[in-house]
Amino acid sequence: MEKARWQTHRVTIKDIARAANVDPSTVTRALQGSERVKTATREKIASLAAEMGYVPDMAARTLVNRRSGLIGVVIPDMTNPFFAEFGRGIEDEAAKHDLRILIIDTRGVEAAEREAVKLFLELKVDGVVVPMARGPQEYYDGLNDAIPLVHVNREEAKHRVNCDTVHGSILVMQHLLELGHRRIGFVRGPAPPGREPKMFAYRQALDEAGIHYDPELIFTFDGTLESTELIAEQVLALDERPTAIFGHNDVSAAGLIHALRDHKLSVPQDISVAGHDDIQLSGCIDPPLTTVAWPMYELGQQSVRYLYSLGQGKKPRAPKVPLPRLIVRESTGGPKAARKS
Amino acid sequence: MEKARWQTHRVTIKDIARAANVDPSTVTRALQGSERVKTATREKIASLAAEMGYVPDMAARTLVNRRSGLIGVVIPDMTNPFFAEFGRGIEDEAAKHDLRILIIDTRGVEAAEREAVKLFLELKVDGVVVPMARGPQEYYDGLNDAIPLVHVNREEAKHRVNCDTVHGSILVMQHLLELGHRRIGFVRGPAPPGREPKMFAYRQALDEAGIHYDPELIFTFDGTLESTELIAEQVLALDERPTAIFGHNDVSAAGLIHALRDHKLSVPQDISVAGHDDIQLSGCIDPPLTTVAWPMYELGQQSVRYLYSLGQGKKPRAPKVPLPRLIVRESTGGPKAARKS
DNA sequence: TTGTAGGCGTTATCAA
DNA sequence: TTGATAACGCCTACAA
Repeated sequence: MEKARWQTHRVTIKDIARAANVDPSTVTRALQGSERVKTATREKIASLAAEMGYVPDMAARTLVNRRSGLIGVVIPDMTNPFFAEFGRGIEDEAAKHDLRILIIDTRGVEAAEREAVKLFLELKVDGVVVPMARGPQEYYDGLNDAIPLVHVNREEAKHRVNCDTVHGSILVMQHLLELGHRRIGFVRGPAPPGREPKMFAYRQALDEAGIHYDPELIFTFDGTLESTELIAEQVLALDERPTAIFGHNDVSAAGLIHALRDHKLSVPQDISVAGHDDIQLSGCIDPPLTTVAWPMYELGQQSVRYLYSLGQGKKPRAPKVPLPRLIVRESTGGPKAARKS
Repeated sequence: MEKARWQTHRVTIKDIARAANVDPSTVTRALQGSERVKTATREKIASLAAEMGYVPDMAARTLVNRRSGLIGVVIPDMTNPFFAEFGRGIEDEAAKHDLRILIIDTRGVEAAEREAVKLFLELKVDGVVVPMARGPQEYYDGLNDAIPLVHVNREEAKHRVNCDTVHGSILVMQHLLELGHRRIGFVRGPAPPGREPKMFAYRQALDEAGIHYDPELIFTFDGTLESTELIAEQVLALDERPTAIFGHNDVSAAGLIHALRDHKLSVPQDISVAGHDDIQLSGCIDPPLTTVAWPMYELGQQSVRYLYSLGQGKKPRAPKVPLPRLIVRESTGGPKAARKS
């Protein structure tokens, strides 16, 4: 078996300096495009660097510059399509400031979230974005300005870019209430207890409509489709079934619809189901999903913009981002009883 | 506006050394858990480090160690659910070797792919995984062993972990042919020309079945759902429509099914649609999608394992991974004509 | 316009 | 068991 070999000695500015017959510091300046280098020298060095396959050593640079030019993004579940536009917003804004993006996926594991932040800290990134953080706020407070860190959607965070979750959820609830539903179920997601704005909105909407809160109508989605089947069974087992369900997100809603169908309930005829997130496939499932769309692109943009200001030593106020929008499609309709009457 | 401040001076081993009244080198040893440090000293230093909030400086470490303990993953589209299990496989295997994972999402942009590899190079990562690379092989060959780099699914790559794409696609085609389809459409994805194993399989299967290849039946998915609507229109406009379509992936298949329905064609009664990838929602859309599942977890695992061997100076052979599996659900059925007869 | 020198934080080696 | 030292690759004064 042939032995593979990695380049033992990477080309450094010293090598280039030797080849160009100048001092390493001149190479540095030349590579930075400094005016204080004779054009001829600069060009010579540039072509030499390219020829020799010079790759700057970020470690060395970061060490001396005390910054890396990197932004770390801690994503709870990168495959959640919800984050697609968010990523684009981050990238686009980062590009404007010559920052590069690194992503760590925590799969929703709280310990992994801390590990991620820790790694970014060690990497001396210029800033960290943590959307939908799972970890306790105390942990982040404990970081104590060790690094510019902005949360996305965390009311209690010092530095944050927020979208009005409650508003979006209220829109869904109002929609369902206006359709005539009185018995509405709610699917909780894997959020830290005490931090459930959707749940808060759910209860508030019920309150305002004068509807009694019934714990029987609260279900839990754990991120897997299996759990939506469980939810369907729980719904079926109820003496008095809900006529509508507000799902934690579109994946859970899609799973639930599918599971309900397996049990011969049709959506929205027998039961309405609304989701949250407006993922790419929301409009493709059958029936197309009523849901809430967030301005994810803007959230991404604003996060980096905020981070950048922080890095500049400013302390910007929490920026305003557009409100969530209700997207009414076909998975919601009037309740059976209401239609009958 | 209050001025935000970042810690000017991070705690270093020198600070700890001073506090513990020892030499920095002793701190290093202690922190490494070396046996060559008195237990008392070690413990004292450990608690001091924790107390003082010491965060190691990766830049300095990487500089002297000449390695970072990082693995870079270049993902073409992180929100493609296709990569969910892949990521898990990578993580799990990386954890075994004490490697940490960094992800860059290229959004399918070839230039971004190179930038990503470049950044990882600069970061001195221990290895790079590039699944479904878009860039030309010459680029990667040009890297010339600058770093351990393994491709996922790229036949022509020197270091690769492959899943038999052709096999999987043949399974779909055989399935459709066995159902009696003779006029089968194919949806191309955004792959570099000349590197289209699915297309290859499509044509080969047709050949073997003695069916003439008709360029009219080739459509193109560009990653957006809009393009699936276009495809539907193109299908509709055909004099002789296909009775089945093999879609590039599940997203395109789901979009296509939805679009066909908007045009009053039902699936699979009027036209069968098969996908590829078996994403989380494949079973939830209506009708549940016939598709191909890849052993993504294993692919992720094997990539890192391969990378690790490379790093050890070995040159492992391309590892064997399980074959793709055909998942028959309800989006495919016999052709209308066949059923009539 | 270019060179010299010192240091960024950490570690490995050698000496004590 | 611990300390001193040099080095990793790069950059920024400052000097020439």
